Amino acid sequence: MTDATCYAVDVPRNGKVVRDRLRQAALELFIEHGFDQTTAERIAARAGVTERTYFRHFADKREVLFGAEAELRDELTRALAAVPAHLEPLPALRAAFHEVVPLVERNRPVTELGARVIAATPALQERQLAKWAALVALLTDALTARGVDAYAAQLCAQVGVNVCAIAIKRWMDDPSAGLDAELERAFHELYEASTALKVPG
Amino acid sequence: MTDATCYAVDVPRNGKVVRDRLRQAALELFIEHGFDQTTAERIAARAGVTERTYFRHFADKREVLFGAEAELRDELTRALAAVPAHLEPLPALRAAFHEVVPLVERNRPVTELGARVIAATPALQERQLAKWAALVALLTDALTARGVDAYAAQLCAQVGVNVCAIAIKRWMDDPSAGLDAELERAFHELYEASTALKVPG
DNA sequence: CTAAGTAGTGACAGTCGCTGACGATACGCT
DNA sequence: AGCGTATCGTCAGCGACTGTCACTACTTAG
Repeated sequence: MTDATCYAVDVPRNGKVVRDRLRQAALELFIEHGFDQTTAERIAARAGVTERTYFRHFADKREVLFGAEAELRDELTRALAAVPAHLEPLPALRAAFHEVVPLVERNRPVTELGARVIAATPALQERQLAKWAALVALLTDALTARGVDAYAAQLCAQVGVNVCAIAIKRWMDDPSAGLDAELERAFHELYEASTALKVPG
Repeated sequence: MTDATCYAVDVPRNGKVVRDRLRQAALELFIEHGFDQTTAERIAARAGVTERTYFRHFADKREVLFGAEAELRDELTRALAAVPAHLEPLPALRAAFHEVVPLVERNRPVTELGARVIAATPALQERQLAKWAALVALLTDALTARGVDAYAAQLCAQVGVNVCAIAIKRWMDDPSAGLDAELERAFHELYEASTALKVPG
């Protein structure tokens, strides 16, 4: 025996649709009331599902804000694989980053809202750092596969991602110059700053 | 009316002592059963206090593993302030890192155990990334105070900390070469990799 | 078109991280 | 000895997250 409200008939039982509804609901509530003041139950309610379903679609409360990362990850690996093999690691990464600029710029409207929530929530900043770190691990493997020494690959992936992260941050604060220009600027700054290391103490 | 066990008489009511006992208890239990399988209540019990006291001393369950960071932070800012003002940002950071090497090497016995737990726990890795990020913010301010352009300061602090982190990671895996050598090696690799950026696009 | 398999969901109970409030105890100072 | 402050125990409670089971919708084979 079940209630009439137990199993709604008008909510399409489709995983992807529910995920998108949850993402939308979470973003709205986070912007409206803040991350900490928003319970998972409320998000689920706005999306028309129960809290239990929320945690079936997202590993935890934070994960709902990091959906675009997967797409960018795939695109970036593809772009790096397409880069001419003779390029050095850092130039190769620079080229790969430039390849995914359109994707990032296209997602800006959504990303911008999420970035605002993240900037106001330490717990979410931690998760974002973890996402960047995962990207570093991925690019480290990709560079190693290109024949780069394992040690250099890790360092270049780390530094490259950080340069990219800084470029994106600047572009988020002021998009007028464009992400391509911010990337070039950041890589150029890296080069300039590194030349000062020439004379080894 | 209270139990005889309510307020123990043999446990000294001293903040610092209790903190150290909690740190020790947590480290032991984390190594023995893993982070996720260890409740805050069990840690507190082993330290002879209640769960509530645990959260009075540490903001959350993870924080108990990151006690040495504060000391390193202070030492590092002091070291950077002592670096000759004419040095470029990256060389200045390199010099400052070398200054705190003894402190890091001295803490290795404790750090090593903690690192093993962190390496096995994603949630703790996130926190560690946050600690590094906090260090980046600190060094960014310090570099800015030295007269470095705000944009370059952020990039150099970010890159410098990452180079340092990689050096420490390598030194953790194999301490035979020494942390000083690993630092030199990492900075040299950064220089080498960055020279490939010379010809822009 | 029925039957079986699969994916998605609701409901319920429970653990654990974490917090607020209040009273009780130990410690340092006078 | 008396007093103020720091620290602790106890209790109640919220919210994140999980395991389990029953139920429903969609798909595929026969």
